[in-house]
Amino acid sequence: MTRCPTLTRETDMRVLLCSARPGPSELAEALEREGLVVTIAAMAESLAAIPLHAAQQDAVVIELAELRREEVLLVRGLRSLGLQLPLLLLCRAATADAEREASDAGADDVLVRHASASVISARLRATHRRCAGHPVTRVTCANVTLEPGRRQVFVDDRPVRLTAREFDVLEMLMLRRGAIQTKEYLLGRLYGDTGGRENRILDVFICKLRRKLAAAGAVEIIRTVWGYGYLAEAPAGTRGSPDLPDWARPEDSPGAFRVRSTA
DNA sequence: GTCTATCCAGCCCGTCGAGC
DNA sequence: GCTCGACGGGCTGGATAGAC
Repeated sequence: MTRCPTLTRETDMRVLLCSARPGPSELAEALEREGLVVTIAAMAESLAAIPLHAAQQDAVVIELAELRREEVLLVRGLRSLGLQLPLLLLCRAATADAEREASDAGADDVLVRHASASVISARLRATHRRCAGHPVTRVTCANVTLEPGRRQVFVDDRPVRLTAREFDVLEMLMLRRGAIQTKEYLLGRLYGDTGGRENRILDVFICKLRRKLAAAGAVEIIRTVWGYGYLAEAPAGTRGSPDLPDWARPEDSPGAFRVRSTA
């Protein structure tokens, strides 16, 4: 049974590396040595396939020989296909105009010339932080408070004892309060992939979480969204989080989307 | 009626401490 | 240092409830 690390350490960042050259590359190996989890996708595949590969990733890196109009159009195309992840272009040569156009088209960062793997990983993490929000020390939802750094959960300031997996699930939900987390996304973040794994294991953890939180006197904050997944939100009339205002919530993060009011 | 979520029971495995 | 047993956590199977 393989145990995958949880998502709470920044070094666990997952990166989809798209390169013209298929197969393992020196760059991929170097990035992995920097603590990134690298998935390689060949650019020869159709454009539409890239957002699909990116479903369980934290960022996308496109390795190019040269940044030209063609590549700018590629970036624009990826964004129009719904790719919302941080996107970094890595190229050996680019004009200032091409860099500006790429940024306008949706690239979050452009690295020219031979940047080292450590620089690339640092820029990736910085870009990811900008997109996902800087780490918070406390997240509150109704009367439930979660401290990611100390990996502790409190209900009305009383500590609640959770297992590692239970904490991971709750953390993922609370860090994106109000946004539905699909089961596939949650399982992907917990186990690295969802290949063949039963969704039921997630249900079990949700069930245990609900029971423990309820036993501790917590308000029901975990909601099931039929056919999609789960979300954490404070029921009407309860307090939300003073630490993370609505405008700062990472609603466009991968695997998450806001609940649309049907009223 | 069908599909999905929830929950219970139990098994497997890893960890830890006691005893030798 | 090694072995063994207790314990806890992770996971699965199956039954049931509930939403669509």
